[in-house]
Amino acid sequence: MAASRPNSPASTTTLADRILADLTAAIVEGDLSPGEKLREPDLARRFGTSRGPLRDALRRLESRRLVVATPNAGARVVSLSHEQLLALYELREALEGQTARLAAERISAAELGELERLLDTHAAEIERRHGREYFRQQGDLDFHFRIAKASGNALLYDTLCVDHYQLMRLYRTKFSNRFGRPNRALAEHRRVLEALKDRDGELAELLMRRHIRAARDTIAAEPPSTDTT
Amino acid sequence: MAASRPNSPASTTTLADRILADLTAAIVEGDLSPGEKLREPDLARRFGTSRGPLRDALRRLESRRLVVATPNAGARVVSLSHEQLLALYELREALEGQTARLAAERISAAELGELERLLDTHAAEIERRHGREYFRQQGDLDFHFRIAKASGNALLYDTLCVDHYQLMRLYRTKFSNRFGRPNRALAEHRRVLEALKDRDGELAELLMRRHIRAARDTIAAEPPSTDTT
DNA sequence: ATCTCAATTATTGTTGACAATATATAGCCG
DNA sequence: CGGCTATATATTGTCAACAATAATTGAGAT
Repeated sequence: MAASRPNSPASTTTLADRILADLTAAIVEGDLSPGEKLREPDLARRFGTSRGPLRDALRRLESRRLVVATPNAGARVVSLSHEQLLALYELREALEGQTARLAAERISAAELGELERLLDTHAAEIERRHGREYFRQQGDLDFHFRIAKASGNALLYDTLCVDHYQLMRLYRTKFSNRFGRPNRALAEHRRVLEALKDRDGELAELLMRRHIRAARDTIAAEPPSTDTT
Repeated sequence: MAASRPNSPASTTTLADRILADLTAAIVEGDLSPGEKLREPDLARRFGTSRGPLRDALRRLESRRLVVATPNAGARVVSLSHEQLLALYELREALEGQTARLAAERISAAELGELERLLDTHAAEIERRHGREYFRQQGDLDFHFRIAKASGNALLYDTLCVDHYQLMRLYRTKFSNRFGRPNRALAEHRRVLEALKDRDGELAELLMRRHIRAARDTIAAEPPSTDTT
């Protein structure tokens, strides 16, 4: 149940792998807009391959929920409705609450130290605002993912950080960074870390769930924007 | 984010769909054993198709975690280690806790009635033991899945009942039905249902999590059996 | 006899052509 | 002029052959 093989030496990369990475980047970076039709011949030409590996990549994107496909009708870039986005946060709340609870029992001293340093970095980043928000977001997810790793549950980690990672990235750009949020989020992170240090799984879960629900609430308050579903 | 299209009239079924269903059945029913190598030419011949749709089906099975594949080395039927099986229950605990919590807020009166009747059926089934255990298990999952449906969160439902359904079925056969478990499990179900009726999300989550943790504990107490990972 | 290495075999990755289905266009009828 | 049907086009589904990689077998040396 390995997420990816970062350390296997002869990690032979297949064509479908490369297309998967490129297509994912194209979607998350907005090069392909939500709802856009994904025509196989076009994409195959674009990536310089045949349709075989491309279809393979599309299937994997489908399982990561970045693409929705209907038989004989083709694939489209995902376009979450307001409700679906809120549902994503409800899923995160469940998964990340559990990772926090388990991490409190299993995290190592070294990992705790790394988390501490990470949050210090974030604090500095917020201080001198010019630091592009992009990095802050990336770092924010880092915090969440390291806790998932520290949960010692590879299945939870994969479900969260592999299957739903890019989808979260895609729909995060627009919402986070509301005015007070960055600093409040940092404070919430700090409290989660304290609970982890205290080995208090119950509290860590509670705080993590509140943290994610807070993010959800800011979205729930948003105007539903133009909804393509 | 539809799981499957049960009611679309012209639901054109592709070849890969059929293979996916057949292969899934073969794995879950033990026709293909855990860890067994899945050779594409063999399987293609077996299902009377070419390798194209077969590879497609294999990719989807991979995303449902029933198959593990490594590039250039082929695919095998999943074989969960003792730890991985426990991890699966930790995932369920998180997901189903959340479905119970949300269902308490959103379930309809009609759905509550159906759940009640379902549990009565289970009670009768346990009473006259000759009822094959198979049906009991199926029914047990039914209870959990109806709650997932009633949570009103399609993403949670899919993650639980589509992505991990067959994997749970596969590794359930061997463990549940320990001596007192069926009756205890039924009692636990009843208490969850009571919480749902009371619209007490907090309690429903707590009870559901305990229920799943109880199942996990019986497994944790098992001998790790012969572990192929 | 055992280990190493090379050649062979088998299996997966990739490609382009063909078939089946869905979408778009144009003509017809009301 | 609007809606519907039939044709035409484009796109997805399927197939069989080819290329590249991994697994296996056998020979040779120590």
